[in-house]
Amino acid sequence: MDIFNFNWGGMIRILIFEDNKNLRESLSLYLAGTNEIWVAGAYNDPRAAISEIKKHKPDVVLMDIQMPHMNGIEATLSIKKMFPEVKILVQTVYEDDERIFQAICAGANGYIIKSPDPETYVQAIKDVYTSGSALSPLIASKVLAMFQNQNSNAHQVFVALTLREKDVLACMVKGMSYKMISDACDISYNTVNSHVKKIYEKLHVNSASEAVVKAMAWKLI
Amino acid sequence: MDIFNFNWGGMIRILIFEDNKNLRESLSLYLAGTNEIWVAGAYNDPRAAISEIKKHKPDVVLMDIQMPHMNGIEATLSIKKMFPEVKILVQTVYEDDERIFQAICAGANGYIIKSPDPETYVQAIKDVYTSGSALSPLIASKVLAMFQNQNSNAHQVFVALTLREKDVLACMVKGMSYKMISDACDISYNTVNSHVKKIYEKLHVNSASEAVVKAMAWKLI
DNA sequence: TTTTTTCTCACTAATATTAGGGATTTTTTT
DNA sequence: AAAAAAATCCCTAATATTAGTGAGAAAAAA
Repeated sequence: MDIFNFNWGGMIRILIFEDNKNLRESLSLYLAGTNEIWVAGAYNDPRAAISEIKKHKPDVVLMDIQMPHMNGIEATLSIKKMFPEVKILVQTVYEDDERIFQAICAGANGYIIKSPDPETYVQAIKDVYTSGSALSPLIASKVLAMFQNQNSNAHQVFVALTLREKDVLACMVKGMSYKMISDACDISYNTVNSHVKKIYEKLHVNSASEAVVKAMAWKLI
Repeated sequence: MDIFNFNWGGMIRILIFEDNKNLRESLSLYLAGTNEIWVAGAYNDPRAAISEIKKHKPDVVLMDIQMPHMNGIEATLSIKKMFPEVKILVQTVYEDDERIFQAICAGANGYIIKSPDPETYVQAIKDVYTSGSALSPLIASKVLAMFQNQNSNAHQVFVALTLREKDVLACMVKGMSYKMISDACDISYNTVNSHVKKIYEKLHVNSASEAVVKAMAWKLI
């Protein structure tokens, strides 16, 4: 019998993906010390996720977002495609709106801010296992905001475009060229260029068509 | 000095609206016993909400959904209209999607399932006060689900684009460059250019962004 | 089986965009 | 009052796109 993989009783089986060695190990240790959670494995590279999940059949996967080689969002996406029943609890230090949104869309069942208190993790893992979901209050706040901005202009919450940038983006959505935008907004061609650069940066794109697609899909304008 | 309305220190001021006498009183008693929460009032009829809020200036309102005369959702809506800064924590025994959705759209900052454990309320009130939001795990689950399947249904309009042109247009809508399209469609860069020219001709446009906008608006892809 | 589209590709040249640097003046926040 | 953010502008250089012209196969329609 493989005592490392034997689940002693009705514990919640989890896998941890976290590149920070210190955090990974101390977290594993702490969680393994509880009698509700069974740490089936802890890894630093999410590229191994699929095979490890196949092997260990976890109930919950604790996934860091920022990792080398493959980020936690891509990992979440591919895990959910293969094993939709596995609950994924995403954790991060940042409250980066863009990433929260992406993680949720990738199918994450929970999203928590990294906390120095390991009990936070215990609670979140239990929540996500029993209720299928767990959001830390700050994240819940952002998710609710999307609904409350009724028109389902969800992403607006996540992308902080300035007024001018919105003007310019609106022009782009009309298919206008830099020259036309500069006329329409009464600013110089160079300024249009500056705003466009900022917009691309914020939307994480690098061409007008991509920006337009996002602007429309996300109802940013 | 009105000792009933004096806020002794930096406590969270709350008002309770709950028609069940038993629950209302025991909850008030319990919460009043904490040193973080100040129960400024507890009422059975939300029609008095506006005037009571004006009088007591609470930080958080704990609102039951099922009440006689006026339901908690309507109450939430009117409170939020008058006092948008007041956090509203909705509670109910039911978990039906419709009501959760309505409450959230009405502007509720938190939504919790009634629990026999009064500590749940303490935690939720603190969360909603400090983080602006609180969702119990089951609710979080439903909220995320609603968000995750926001798929729109399209109706197509016929336009005389050939198959290949549609392929190329589809790539453009994904924000791909000529080079990427040529790879994706396995045709040369020059051929991409040819198709693009045809597409522009047919759509009466002369830039990628315009084409993308039309493609999306007309749902050509 | 013609005829007509479609799909494919090439070359060129004019424009337009993207991206990298700054830099200054307002506004807003702290 | 100082710091941060927003809006404005400029220059350059590398790429990318647009547009014109032309043309050979494959597929579909007549």
